[in-house]
Amino acid sequence: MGGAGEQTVERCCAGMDCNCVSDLLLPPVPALWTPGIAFPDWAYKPESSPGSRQIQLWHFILELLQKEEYNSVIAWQGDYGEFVIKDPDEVARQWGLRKCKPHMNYDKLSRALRYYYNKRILHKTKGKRFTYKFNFSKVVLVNYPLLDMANSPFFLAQNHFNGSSTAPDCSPEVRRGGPRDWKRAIQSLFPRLPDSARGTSLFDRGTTAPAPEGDKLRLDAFPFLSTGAPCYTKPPSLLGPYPRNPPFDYPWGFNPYLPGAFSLNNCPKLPPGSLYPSQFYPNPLQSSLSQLPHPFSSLLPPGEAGGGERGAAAGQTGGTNGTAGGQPVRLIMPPYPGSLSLGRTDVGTGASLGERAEANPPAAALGLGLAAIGLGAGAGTGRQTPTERRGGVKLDPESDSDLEITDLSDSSSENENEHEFSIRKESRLANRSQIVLDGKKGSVPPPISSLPPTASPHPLKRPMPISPPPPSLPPSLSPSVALHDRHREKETLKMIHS
DNA sequence: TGCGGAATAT
DNA sequence: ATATTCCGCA
Repeated sequence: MGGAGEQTVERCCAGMDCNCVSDLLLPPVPALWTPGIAFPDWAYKPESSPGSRQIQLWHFILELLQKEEYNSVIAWQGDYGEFVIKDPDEVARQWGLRKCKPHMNYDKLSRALRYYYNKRILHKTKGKRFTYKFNFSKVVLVNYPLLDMANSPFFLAQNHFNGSSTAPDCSPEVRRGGPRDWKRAIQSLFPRLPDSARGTSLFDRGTTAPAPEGDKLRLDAFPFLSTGAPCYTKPPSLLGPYPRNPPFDYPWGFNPYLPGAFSLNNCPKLPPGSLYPSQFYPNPLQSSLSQLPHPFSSLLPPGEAGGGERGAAAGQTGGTNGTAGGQPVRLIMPPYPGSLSLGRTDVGTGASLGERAEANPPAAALGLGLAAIGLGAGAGTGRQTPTERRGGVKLDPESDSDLEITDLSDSSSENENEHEFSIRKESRLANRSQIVLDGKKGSVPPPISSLPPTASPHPLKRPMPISPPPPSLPPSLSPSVALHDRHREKETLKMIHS
């Protein structure tokens, strides 16, 4: 081990519980961070899943990525979702701090990252040192299978996200709030919804189900969830047509370059006029939601319905709203990439080709790109450099999320290779994806058919039709999406109200 | 550098 | 389950 580890000892892990001092010393919320910025409770695995309660590495990576002050350590670079670990030792060190593993080093950390390959959370950008790429489309609920909305509070954000912890995972406090709060959270998320919708309509409460999971979110209230609308977040200008082969990126649902995704600074490639709506959210959840295919917008109050003004693109700056406190989340429905013309460049190029098949799955199918855990806070912490901070405390918003990847598309990959992967290890994931249709559960993930054929970029097919608003997203289009959205929103609202 | 198996830890 | 550790291989 590298030198990285030793210093961490100073504040980490002293014992069973790791007395990482950081939590003691640091204010609960970094000053600059929008209060409450942290991953929502739903991002944490239920207690039932013991092993997964701690922050996951990919989540941690996203955290760093969204912090400006870590730009010299790790940053988005290159392709969509692609990031470069500029200072492996530091990243490892930070990870070690978080996990209270003083002896963490890049070798070990990278091993963990490699495990993500199969899970398709990440893949390596071949040919580029320390460069990996997120497959955000999968970084969606696995724990809370998106489709299994019943249990997926994935959008349950709490405006007050746990007070965001900056504390290391090992800190007990981090664990506050659990899935059990999700219902409450969701309600807080959509304060303006009629109670009927929020409190009741949105949930099909199992009469008996006490468990958090007992309250099922009505899927029908969130059409998009079922529509599988693709959520390509990549700015159109960056997107390229689906290259037949790999060199294309995933149509991820998450667009790091998207302004609300992470702090702007981290989104070097975001074209100024991106089509995306300008809603940005200071808090991760919001960001996350913003990435969701709009359905959520249905839940928003009319004036704010995401679809709203898509035109506004630019705006962002995260944070603008300071919302953290409780403002409603706005949702954005990203346009279908397919309609866009892209012209991505680098991407694949060589690198991609070389990648393992898994790498390109168009996975995208999943419409939710939830991953955006952006905080708009980059600025926050003051620009201490990580290194400078080394000894100091690091302020990370806590966020252990347990999001896992659910890839509907998995099934759909165009690559045969993916199958391999799927078969090999994903069966378990498959289980997780379930669609609850009005009470019925589909097991899912029917293959979203696969990938976007070259010609039709739009992979999105929903695995299963969902009830209410007939999702008819044409596989190709985007412009229409907005209309569809609205339509759906209306429909949704009706449903909710009814 | 990067990969992935195996054993082990939480 | 998700790493963490080691380690041999390329």
